Amino acid sequence: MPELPEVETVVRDLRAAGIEGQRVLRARVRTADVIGAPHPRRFAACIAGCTITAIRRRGKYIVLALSSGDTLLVHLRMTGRLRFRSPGEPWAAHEHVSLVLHDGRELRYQDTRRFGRWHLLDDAAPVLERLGPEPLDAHFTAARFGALLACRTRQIKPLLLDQRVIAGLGNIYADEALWDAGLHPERPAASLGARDAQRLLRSIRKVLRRGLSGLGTTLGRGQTHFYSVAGRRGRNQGRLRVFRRTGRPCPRCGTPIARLKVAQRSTHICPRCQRPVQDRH
DNA sequence: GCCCTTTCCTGGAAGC
DNA sequence: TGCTTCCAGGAAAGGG
Repeated sequence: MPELPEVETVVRDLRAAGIEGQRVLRARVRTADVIGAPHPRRFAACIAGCTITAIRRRGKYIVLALSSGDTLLVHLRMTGRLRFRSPGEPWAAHEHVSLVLHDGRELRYQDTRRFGRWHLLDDAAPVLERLGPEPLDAHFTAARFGALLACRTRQIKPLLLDQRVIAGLGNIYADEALWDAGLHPERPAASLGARDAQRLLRSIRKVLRRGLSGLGTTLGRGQTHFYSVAGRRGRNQGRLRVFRRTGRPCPRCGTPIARLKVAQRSTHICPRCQRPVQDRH
């Protein structure tokens, strides 16, 4: 499940593999519905001959700037993966798009569940501007975060998963951050005080940086789990404190981790460290 | 505008 | 063992 640390790992891998400066000789689209815009034929026609001038991440989007002025947005959603293949290598299972590069490699997109989308846009700003602030951006202060929470009646966890509020968090890092901050996921956002907001932002940054340094989280094996461009598993799964650790002791107090549903999403908490309402007992 | 529910999709786990 | 059922997840659409 690629979230901010996993997408950033993919972007860094692609940059290290020399994607910037590569000219796309042609695009091959095997599964039309993976191309969100424009029509797959037009997509292939527009991208052919373009040079990839820069790659970056915004939220969970991979953002590729092209010499034509267009922007290619790739969202991996649940099971999307990018990898390099040798020229003309047959399609593997669940491979949907291929960019044939001028140095001979093919950048292939594989996505078992086909939730991911590619968008080729002349102006990506309307999509990217819908996203909330980057949690690791130094300009995003605790005061700004507190202000975002103060006017929301929603529960804090679904709010953290809302990309319009804050960009890049998914189920894993939201659970980890709430545990780290000692906050119950069902707390109404507006019930958090300034100090809670400050602590939560600090925890969000801590778990994201830990995920980044571990090159992402890979919870299982097989086609539905995260692998970087180099086909490498992440190492952060061994550092998770609550996510998918139901019944195992809380690293802080030893209480068994509980699993509950919050806004339809499986959620992992320590029932002792994360109380629904603040009490001092 | 905000919030909640539903939908998309398929491998793999769980249940019988 | 083999079959069926259900769950996992991010984001967008639709409804209140």
